[in-house]
Amino acid sequence: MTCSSTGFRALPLPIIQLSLAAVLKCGQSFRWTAYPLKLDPEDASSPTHEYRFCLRDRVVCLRQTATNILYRTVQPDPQPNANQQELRDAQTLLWLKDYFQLDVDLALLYEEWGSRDKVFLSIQDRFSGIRMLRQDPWENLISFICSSNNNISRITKMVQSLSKEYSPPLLSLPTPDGSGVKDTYHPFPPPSALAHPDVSARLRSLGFGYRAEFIHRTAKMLVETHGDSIQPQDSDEPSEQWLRTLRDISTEDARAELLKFVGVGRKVADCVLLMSLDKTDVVPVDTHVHQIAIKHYGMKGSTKGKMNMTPKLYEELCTKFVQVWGKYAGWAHSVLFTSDLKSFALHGIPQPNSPLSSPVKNRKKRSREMTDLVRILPTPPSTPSVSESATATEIACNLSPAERVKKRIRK
DNA sequence: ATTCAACCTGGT
DNA sequence: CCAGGTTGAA
Repeated sequence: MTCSSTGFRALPLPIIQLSLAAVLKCGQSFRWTAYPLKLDPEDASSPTHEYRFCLRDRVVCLRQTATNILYRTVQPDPQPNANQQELRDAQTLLWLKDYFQLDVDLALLYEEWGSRDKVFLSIQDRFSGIRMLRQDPWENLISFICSSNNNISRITKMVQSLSKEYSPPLLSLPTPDGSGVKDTYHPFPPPSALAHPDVSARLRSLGFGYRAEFIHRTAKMLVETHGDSIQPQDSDEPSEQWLRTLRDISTEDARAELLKFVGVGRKVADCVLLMSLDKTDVVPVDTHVHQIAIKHYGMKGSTKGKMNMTPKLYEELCTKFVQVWGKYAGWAHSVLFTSDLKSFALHGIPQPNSPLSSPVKNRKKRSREMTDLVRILPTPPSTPSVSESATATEIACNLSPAERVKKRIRK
């Protein structure tokens, strides 16, 4: 069934299985654009946003209702006939099932994690539908090389900027708000485009900082090892295909291959393993995850100051999380990570409490993009007003207000 | 084998 | 000083 007026098709899917608003903006992929929609007052479950993503040959547009994913395919050439459009949508549907890994039952996993872990149990209802995307390894690798010592907002700008600079525009499309403004969409550039000699200097001038060399040298390594372009203009380059083959080898072997690239350490390698190479139990440990482990999972360390992430400690944390969450530990980690993301918090969920709540002025600053989700999400009855400076995971631990404050003191 | 400063840039 | 770190040299 297709809605003839909008061109969207419907894929039945409970919201519990996938929350686009969370998943597309929680720092897995950095190339989705979200457009706010005019809400239909007649229909309480009308989509709040449209999300768009540019693939090699098409732009995929998504919306979500309580019961469906609505999807639409746009390709460059004008006026496809009904049959062509049907074929394209069928292809897009296959892509969607693969990209969102819809054969994995997320509800079942949440159940499992909740039964194993009290901390998870306490946040799962407010952060449902967070699943791992199955991304293209090449794009994912470069994106996470950009992520080192960086924040999500700037990573997003850098990845957009990469696409705009190094791959030609695929097509332009009016934004869904009816303003008449058009956006232009670029696919992610292939390795050969970033292996070109002057890329490094150009990226520097675009504000990539020291990551510019990493990106260029990684692209160059790939192209030199596996070749740049085969005959068909339209398909993947050999190095992209080779990266995909890492899905078929062991986690350890795949990680060893990834670590050969410049700008790729353990953490970035693990992100690629988890997010695009099907290694579901890999937990990328960053300072953020480290702090969560200390505060809520009894790992040693101090919440004050900055602690070095040694390889040994990294392993200990991985082991701990796999022990707690099991075979899909990496997926569970993503839920916890998202629950503490500030950038995620502003997503149009109505504030239950008055914004005039003054007291927060002297709040000890917390590192990173975290915030007090409890303030704007429905607050559980057990945790009243103190919640105004507690993160979701803090609430989870049932700490007293005093304890929370205590644990937050730094320096 | 371990520890540690330096690294680009932008935001608090 | 910190951001979803990595590198190369003590």
